[in-house]
Amino acid sequence: MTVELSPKAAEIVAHTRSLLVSGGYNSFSYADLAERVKITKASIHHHFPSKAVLVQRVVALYREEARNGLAGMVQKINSPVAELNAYADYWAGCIRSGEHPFCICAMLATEMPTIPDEVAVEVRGHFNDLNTWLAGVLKRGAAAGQFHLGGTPANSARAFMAIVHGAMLMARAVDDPKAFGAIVQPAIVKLTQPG
Amino acid sequence: MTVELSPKAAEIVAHTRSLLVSGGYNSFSYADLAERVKITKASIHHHFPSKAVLVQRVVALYREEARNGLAGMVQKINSPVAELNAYADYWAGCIRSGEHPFCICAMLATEMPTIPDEVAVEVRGHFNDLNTWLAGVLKRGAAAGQFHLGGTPANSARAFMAIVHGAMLMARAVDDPKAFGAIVQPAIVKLTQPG
DNA sequence: GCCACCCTACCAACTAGTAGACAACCGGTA
DNA sequence: TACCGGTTGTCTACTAGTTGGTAGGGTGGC
Repeated sequence: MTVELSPKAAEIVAHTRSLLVSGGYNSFSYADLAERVKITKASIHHHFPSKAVLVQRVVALYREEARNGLAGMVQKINSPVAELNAYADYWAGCIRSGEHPFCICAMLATEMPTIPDEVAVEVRGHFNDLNTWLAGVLKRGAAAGQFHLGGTPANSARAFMAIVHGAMLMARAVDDPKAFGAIVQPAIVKLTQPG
Repeated sequence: MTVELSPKAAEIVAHTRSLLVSGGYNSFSYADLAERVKITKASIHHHFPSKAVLVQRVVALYREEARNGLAGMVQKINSPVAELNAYADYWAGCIRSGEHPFCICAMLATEMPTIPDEVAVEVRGHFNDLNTWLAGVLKRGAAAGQFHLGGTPANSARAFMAIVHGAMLMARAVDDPKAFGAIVQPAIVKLTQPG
């Protein structure tokens, strides 16, 4: 399915990802990347012909990882409430550790009007993937009596995504990792209560 | 209180604001600005010595406008639920019209690790202002029996801010202005229901 | 021999920012 | 009325450094 990355290419991708987390598409250059990977700019161009292609590849790999991670989670846990909690805990951990405290697709979505088309397509794709996954979890949960949704699973999934991304933003804005859990945890509890 | 802006300076500020809305701090240059205002780069430097100062001023003015707008709203409406709805409707209108479909402080908050300190301070200030205002509205509403909050007014205010910003992001990511209202409206309704 | 990988050297365009001259307008003064 | 200095706003011309990207040649391993 996926074309394997050479070790150096993987290193470039990893650094691109963390630069995207910290400031989005327009915040970093090939020179920043070169310095981190300890390689020249020209060598990066050898692996990825342009910045747009590089970021598109990074997001595509991110999406694949996310899809696999989420699917694996469902398989391992198999309880909608627990799955939703595991998803929230995953991000809470990322934010607490400070390593990857933001979703790169959320970063890129804010910049949407200014990023290359090929990247924008990939970002929209991720939002779709996540929406589909969440809607599935909520639907199963509702059928099992664990959740009491106000509207369709798809709409509830959108609302939940908004809370998660808004909570990420809040944690970053007020520089307090605990803010994320303080917002998302009650939101999950509310989904389990009859309304 | 505030130093008045000359007409040209005001024009520069307005264009900066819309450039910030579309892609954040790192997405535009003095050259972009110059082209829009139909003036040379040097003339912009005459009005604002540096990009950091310019954006800091823009955000400071934005904050002032927001504070005045929110305070005026409370005075005119004087009903917590209606105030919250008016706030949501304000943004729904901005997003629907497409003129300023994003809060510049939310944009800048995502870029937090990469923006100048003086700007970051102002952004954090706005989040504080908004949190304080929302907490006030929610507190009055709870006292009047209009709202039933899960936790403290300050925490509920944070959660509501997260939903609003997350909904903005969602509307931009899926390119659907209706997504904003579809997420925020039910959230307000939920605040009015006993839980 | 070829392929993955790296390099130096270069490019045109763009970045934020500076120096300094010029013009239009202002209220005040002779 | 006529000149004055100051303020405000504009310009051309320039800087040093950065941007994404290219050309082309070298090196090491299979």
